[in-house]
Amino acid sequence: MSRVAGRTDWAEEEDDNDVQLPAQQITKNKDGTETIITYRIGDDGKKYKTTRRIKKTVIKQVVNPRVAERKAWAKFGQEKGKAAGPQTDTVSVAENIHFRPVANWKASTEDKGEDEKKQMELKNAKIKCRICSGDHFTTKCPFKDTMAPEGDVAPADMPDDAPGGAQGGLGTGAGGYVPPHLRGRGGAGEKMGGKFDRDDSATLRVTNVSEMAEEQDLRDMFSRHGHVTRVFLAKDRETGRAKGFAFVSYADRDDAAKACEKMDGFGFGHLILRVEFAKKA
DNA sequence: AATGAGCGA
Repeated sequence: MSRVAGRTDWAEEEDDNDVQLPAQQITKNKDGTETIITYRIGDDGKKYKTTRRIKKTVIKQVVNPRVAERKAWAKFGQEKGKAAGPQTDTVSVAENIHFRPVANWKASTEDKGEDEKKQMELKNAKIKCRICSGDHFTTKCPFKDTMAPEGDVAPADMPDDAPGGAQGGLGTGAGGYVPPHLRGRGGAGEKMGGKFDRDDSATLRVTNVSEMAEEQDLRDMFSRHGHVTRVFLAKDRETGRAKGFAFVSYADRDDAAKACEKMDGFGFGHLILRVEFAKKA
C-alpha cells in the first residue's frame, strides 16, 4: 500500500506488468514498399507478431495557381510594408484542412499546359486566312469588313457584264453557302423554340465546380454512374478561365437521375458540387 | 450566383 501511495506514474506501473515487446521494425524494400513488423499482446495474453507490407502513396498537395500567385504579392493596405507571411497579431492561421481530395485530382498543371499549347499550334498551323493569309479563319480576319478574299472581286464592284464564274467568286461554287434555314436536319421549319436543339433530357447542370477542374475530371467522376455522352465545362471564351459550372449528359435518363442523387454534395477539389437536372430542355 | 458552341481550312 505505502509502496504504491507515493507513486504518481501509474502508466509506468502498467508497463511493468507487461512482457517487454520488441520495438516496431520498418524495412524499406527495393520495390518502394515498406515492411512493418509490430508486436503486441493479444486479449488472450499471448504475444503476436504482425507483418505488414505497405505501399506509400505520395499525396502532392495541390495549391490553386491563382492562390499561389497572390502569395507572392507585396502587402498592401493596412499591412503595407509588413514582412511576408501571416502576422500573428492580425492573422490567426487555421490548421491545414485536407478536404476529401479526389484520387484523380490533377497534381500538376505544368506538363499538360505545354501539351495543350502544342495542340493549339498544330490546329492554328492548318488554318490560313483567305484575306490576309494570317493564322486565323477568314471570318475572324480583322480586315474582313474592308477587304475581299485574295483573287476575288467584291460583288458590288463586279461589272454586270462580267463573265459568270470566271474567277470562281462568291456564289458560283457548287457546295458553297447554305442559308441557315436550310442547314441541319432536312431544313424543315423551326419547331424548337430555343436557339439550340440539343436534347437535354438527360443532362445535369453541375455548379460550384472548382476552376481548376477540367472536363476530363468531371467525365471521370460522372462516368461511374452511367454512360456519359457529353461534358461541357463553361469557360470564358477570352481568358479560358472556368466559370464554375458544367453540363454532363448521359445516354440514359435513369443514369442521370442516379448520378444526380449521388453526385450532389460530392466533394471535389476544395468545393462541394451541386448537381441538378438542367433546365431548358 | 451561375443554363453551354461553332460551324470551314
